[in-house]
Amino acid sequence: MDRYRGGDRYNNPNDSQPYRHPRGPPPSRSSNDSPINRHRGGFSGNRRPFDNSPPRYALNSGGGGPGFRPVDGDGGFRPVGVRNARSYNNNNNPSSEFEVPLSGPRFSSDYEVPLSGQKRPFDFPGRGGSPIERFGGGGFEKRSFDGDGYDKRHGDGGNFSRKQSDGGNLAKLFVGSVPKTATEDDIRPPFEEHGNVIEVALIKDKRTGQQQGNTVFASAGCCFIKYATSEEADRAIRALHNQYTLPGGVGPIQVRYADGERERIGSVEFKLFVGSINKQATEKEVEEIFSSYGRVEDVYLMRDEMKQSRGCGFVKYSNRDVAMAAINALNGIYTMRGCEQPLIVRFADPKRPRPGEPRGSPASGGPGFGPRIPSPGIRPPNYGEAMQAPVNQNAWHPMNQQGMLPSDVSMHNKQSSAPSFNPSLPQLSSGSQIISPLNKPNQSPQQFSSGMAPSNVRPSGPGQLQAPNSGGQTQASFSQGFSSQPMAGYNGMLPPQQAQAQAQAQGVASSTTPPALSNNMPPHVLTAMMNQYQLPNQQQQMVQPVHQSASPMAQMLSQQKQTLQASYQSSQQAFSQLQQQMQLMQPSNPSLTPQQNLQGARLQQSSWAGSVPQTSATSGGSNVKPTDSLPAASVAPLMPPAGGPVKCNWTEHTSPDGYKYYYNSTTGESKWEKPEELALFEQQKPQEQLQQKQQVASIQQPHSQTNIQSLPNQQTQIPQLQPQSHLQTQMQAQGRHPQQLQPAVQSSSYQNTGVAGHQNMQGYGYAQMPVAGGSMNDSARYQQGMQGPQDWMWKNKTTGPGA
DNA sequence: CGACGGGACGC
DNA sequence: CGACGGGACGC
Repeated sequence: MDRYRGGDRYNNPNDSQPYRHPRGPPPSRSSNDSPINRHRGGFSGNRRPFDNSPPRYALNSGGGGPGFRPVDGDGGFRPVGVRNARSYNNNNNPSSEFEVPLSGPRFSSDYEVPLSGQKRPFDFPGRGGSPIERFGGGGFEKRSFDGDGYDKRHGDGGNFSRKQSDGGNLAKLFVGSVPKTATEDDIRPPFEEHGNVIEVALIKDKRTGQQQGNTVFASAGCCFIKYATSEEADRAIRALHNQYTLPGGVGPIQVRYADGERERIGSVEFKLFVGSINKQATEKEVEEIFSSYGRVEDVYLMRDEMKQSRGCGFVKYSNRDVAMAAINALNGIYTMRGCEQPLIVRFADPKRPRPGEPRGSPASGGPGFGPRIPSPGIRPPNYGEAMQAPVNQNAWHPMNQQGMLPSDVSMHNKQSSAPSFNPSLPQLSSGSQIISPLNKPNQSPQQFSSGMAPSNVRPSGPGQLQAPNSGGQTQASFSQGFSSQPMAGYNGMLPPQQAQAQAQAQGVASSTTPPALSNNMPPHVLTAMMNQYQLPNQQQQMVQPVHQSASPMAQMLSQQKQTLQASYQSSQQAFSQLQQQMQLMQPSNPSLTPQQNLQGARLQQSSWAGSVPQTSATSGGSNVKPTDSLPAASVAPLMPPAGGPVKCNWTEHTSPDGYKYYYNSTTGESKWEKPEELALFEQQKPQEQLQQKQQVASIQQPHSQTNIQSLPNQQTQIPQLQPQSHLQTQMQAQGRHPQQLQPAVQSSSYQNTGVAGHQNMQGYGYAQMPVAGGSMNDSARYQQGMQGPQDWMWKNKTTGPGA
């Protein structure tokens, strides 16, 4: 979650000045907490490494600056050495530095429980031998422990073959920003707090010498940490990433799965690209905005050489629904204070392979190697498709439902027969996710954690918003089938009030009763709400409010919406919806062309309903709920129907760079290496591909049949998307009503959103730029909004998978 | 099982 | 309008 480099590295100098801390120092939190090694802040914290739910930023992230709490009184001066000492001191008793991790109570209590409790790979925790001994012993330098660990483990896993158990279960983390002077003893302790560290592997500079000790501050080294379980690894990541500074370190360590680990473990993350971020904003602020929709796993702001923000970055979630909810609620809607443009929020493109890195060429289909590229990112490759399948509002909801209804359970159990988007689902699911954030995005973590709205917060602040904060609960409700971690964590973070809100929200969701509206609500929230409550049958265009809605609430919402939405925002929303659709889609037949994939998606969907995609046994996909795909509509340009049986959720795509990559529509995972599944799948069904021409019927073929059975019906059921037309509609609408909407919206949004949470900040850094003639720029904005899509299309076309 | 350099789309 | 930091597998 909140892993930012403590104020030091990341925050620009500017931060300290202008921007920083509008909010002022957080309430109490931290007298002890040093920005560094924050996770250790309180002892309580230590004890419960698992509960990291509460936001752990150093509140001062922005403010490491002056006036801030120097790291424990260091007062700004932080000689490395000192810091080290301190960091450890903070953590535990100095003396126990080493012992702690392994020492009894803490270790056992924290871990076992949460963990699988049942099996503890190592028995050593409780037992006498302290790691120290081991360390000290022979291999103080390193791996002395390894052997031990492994052996023990083997013992445990008796049932399994050693190799399997080890290799299969171990979760390897990559740790960056490790001072070259760091030793295993420095590194192990913090990690031991979150699990049994099986191994610590320091990497020596491979090329240059091999020693680690380059005096230079510069590049730090790195190391690998192995845990027996991914749970432990996850905890460590959450607790330490960008939050813990090793002795001698210049900045917090970066902790993440080693390349290929995520895929291997089946962990997926959903990365969003976020544009139009105020350049003065810090990671923390961005997180605050995005945390309204679910736990933010990481925030990375792009910066230039000077560490100045480039105004864009990446936000990671571990749950797709949450990611989509964020897109829905923020993209084109939420404007950071001081910004003229609303945030651009979309699934990120796969990280572009870098020269030296990729071991195997990206393009290679070779199933072979370990994935070097970890980023299971997130992006549906099917841009073209998406575009084509724009958002039909009607369709949209249904889609969401399915897509969002994550749980396999729901799909399997409930609607196994037909995915028809039935009445029952709509509001619930769609609403849940999307909308939820009734909290102000701006809401600051502190509020959450403290549970009380600081007086300094402005009246209309978050606290005021009693609106159901559906975010948390919603997700919880619908994310069962999913990884489960996200929501839980999220809920945990909620303060009492929030919790209540959630409860309300839930009630709402289930009852379909709209939550109370508040004038204070930020536009994006309102929009979200509106969306949530939109009736399925309505043909609401983003721009056109849904007056027709039957329910009064709906009407209210629509009105509000009308008022709030800006013309260009609408286009952006459409845009985001498209994205979502893409996400939802489940392209199935890998070899199909994009268009074909579209078809495939449909099929898939249907197949889905019928039998769940076991196919997704794929990497990590298994736990993930299958999402349904939205059938894309047909866009003028193309449309070969085709359907391939859907069996594999992986599809091949070509990135803008010309590299081929593979995307799993079910898990949202994307990788450069061709998944074995896909390869197998292709082998199995070479012919089907050829048959694509509108042979939906053909789908009924034997092998594919099971999956596809209900196809026909479903198709019908599936809302037909009207891609471009929809966009056009919106566009037109924009042209017509822009002015009307803009002004009001802007002002309100500005105040409510930008100002709300960060009220205090106004005077400081961000320049407040009230949107003056919003309408004036409509066209330009509009353009922008469209640009994205266009770009996608462009990319897609030029780089069709076929190539 | 490949493996350098240096430069890096187009709008 | 901004697209991935910076390090990456020793034994």
